[in-house]
Amino acid sequence: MTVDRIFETLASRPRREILAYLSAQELTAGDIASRFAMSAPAISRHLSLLDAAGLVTSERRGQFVFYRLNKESLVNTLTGFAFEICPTAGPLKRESRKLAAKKAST
Amino acid sequence: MTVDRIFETLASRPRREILAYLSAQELTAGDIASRFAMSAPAISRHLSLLDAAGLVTSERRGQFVFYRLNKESLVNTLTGFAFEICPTAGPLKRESRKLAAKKAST
DNA sequence: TATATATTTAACTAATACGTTAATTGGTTA
DNA sequence: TAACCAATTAACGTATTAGTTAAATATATA
Repeated sequence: MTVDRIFETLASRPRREILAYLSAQELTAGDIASRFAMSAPAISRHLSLLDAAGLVTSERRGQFVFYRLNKESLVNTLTGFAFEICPTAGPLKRESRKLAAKKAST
Repeated sequence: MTVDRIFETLASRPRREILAYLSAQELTAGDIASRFAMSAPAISRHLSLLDAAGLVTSERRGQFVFYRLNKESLVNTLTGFAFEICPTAGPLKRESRKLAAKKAST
């Protein structure tokens, strides 16, 4: 099941960090690898898992492979699950969500 | 970091199912175990991981140990991360979230 | 006390995930 | 073609995870 795969994929700090980097702009595999201490093959593997989960898309342009975030898939899964668990809660307002992000990042 | 642990903990279908069961009401370890095909010790282990991640709380009452969902922790983490990745998107309206939940459950 | 029930802990096995380095593939350019 | 750069795949070691059964702990009750 795809939700299984998405949560499995999100259970990795480097992969979540990759998604955060991609939230601002598309990046090549090399761009991404240069932001981490680990080897390029390791990052390539992470990218391929993110791709398999549908969380990113990739496109080769010349020598380079550009990766882009698939926001819809990510947001659908997370909000969908949160709603399944917690159907009573209303949607968080912008400020509350910012706060949650802050809390969550510590 | 606690977000690490929470995502790690959510990367397990049985654990997510436990959370879904607990969303409706508190349940004993035995109640929960009876809903799964696996052994009671296995469920106990899942519960202890959920507890360690702060996603549930437990209370012994006589022979039984009751587990309750910690909604705040779950919702904060998921929305917080979604917002970090996707700060531009507005909060989903109730119907959209229902839809996302439906999509996410297939 | 003795016995039964609920739950957890211990010991163990099998499968999976993550990182490394070396080799390979795809594309560019001298 | 040769040399080079980007990225992926292959092969491999290590660590972690998820499940099993057996044993231990906690509480209730005859």
